[in-house]
Amino acid sequence: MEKFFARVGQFVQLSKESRDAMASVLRKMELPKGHVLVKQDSVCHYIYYIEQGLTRTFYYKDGKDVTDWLSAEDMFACSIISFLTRQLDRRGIELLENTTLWGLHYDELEKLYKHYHDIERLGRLLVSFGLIQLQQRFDDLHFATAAQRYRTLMDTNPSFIQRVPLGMIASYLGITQETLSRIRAQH
Amino acid sequence: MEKFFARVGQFVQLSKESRDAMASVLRKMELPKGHVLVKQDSVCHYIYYIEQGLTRTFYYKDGKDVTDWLSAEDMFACSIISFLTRQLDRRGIELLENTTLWGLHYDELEKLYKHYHDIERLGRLLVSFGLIQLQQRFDDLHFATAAQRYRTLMDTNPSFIQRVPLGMIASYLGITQETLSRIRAQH
DNA sequence: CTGGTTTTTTGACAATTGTCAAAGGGCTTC
DNA sequence: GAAGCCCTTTGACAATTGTCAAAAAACCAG
Repeated sequence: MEKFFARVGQFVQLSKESRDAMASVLRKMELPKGHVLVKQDSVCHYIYYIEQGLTRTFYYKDGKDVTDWLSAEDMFACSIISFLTRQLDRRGIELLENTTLWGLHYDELEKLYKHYHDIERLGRLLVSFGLIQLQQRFDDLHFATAAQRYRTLMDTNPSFIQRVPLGMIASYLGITQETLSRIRAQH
Repeated sequence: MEKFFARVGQFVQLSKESRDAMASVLRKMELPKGHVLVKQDSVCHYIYYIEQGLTRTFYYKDGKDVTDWLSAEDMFACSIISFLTRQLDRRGIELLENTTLWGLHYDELEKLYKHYHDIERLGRLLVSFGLIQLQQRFDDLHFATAAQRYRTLMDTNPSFIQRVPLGMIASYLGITQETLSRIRAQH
């Protein structure tokens, strides 16, 4: 739990009360590789902080598996649209490794938001951080070539390349597995 | 200003005090087509609500003009990464039509966040809304063909097609002007 | 160590999109 | 109404990436 609060402390210095209130509703989970954290076409009720391990957010587009997002140690995982809108979403989340994470339920988080201004602030900053990350990834996809996108990934998250199967990396980058294999072959 | 608060009211019902405090720092601007709202490679200090008109957020990638975002009536415009991180960003914002907008300065907004819990909540919900929109656009770009993306735009923002030059629509969709012209020729 | 499964690479070819160049169209201004 | 400008379309060709199929390599379990 210290790791969680260390991460959160990078956004806001929470008061003792807020921190305790949040600690009381955090749920630790230790789950095996392959476990389905969020089912596809369902509502995502938790936001997860990953202490150790690796998660993959994915969906099917025209029958093909698409990797939407990857989250490892000290990152957050969540089916964002579903969590925020409380609606079904095609995105599911599965574990690519045995994973230790902390879950925070939507309803509990809403209560915290109402009672504690500093937690509402934390929420705003977390969403802002997510928006910045997505915007950067969007820019990459918008007008960079496949090879450039692969390079960006090597620079920002080199460990993914070791830990995630090639086909999943490829769809994360918006290309096919064959194209990625060829990019790698050319160094 | 009523329009602004009507829009904001869709996210949070602000208290009278919060509303008044916000109203006192909102700045109305009426600017001509072609005006540069935010310079490229600068820090964006304002978030803008558009009462009437049309703005374009853009940058240059390898010497080519890329349209990042378009905002019309009742939407918000802002160079998001710059506004949130307080750092320079290559994105600039220009007006594609004579435009009436309301600007809220970053420093004033920060003060409002600190003093009023409900405005902090509004900020969280606005950023969440932005994140959802960007995620949907990202999904579209991720594995939809150029023709599908054009269709999505026709469904979500048909007026853009009338009001924005083809080349800007094309780069917004992540394709060249020629490709878009050919997609249109095939109906 | 071995057989079987999964993952990655390679090949041949097709489809999509980009590039460069030129030609039309429409609008404004003098 | 002619000249000039901006926006859009079209053509020919090149580059990039996708598709389908099969081979090679890596990984795992018994």
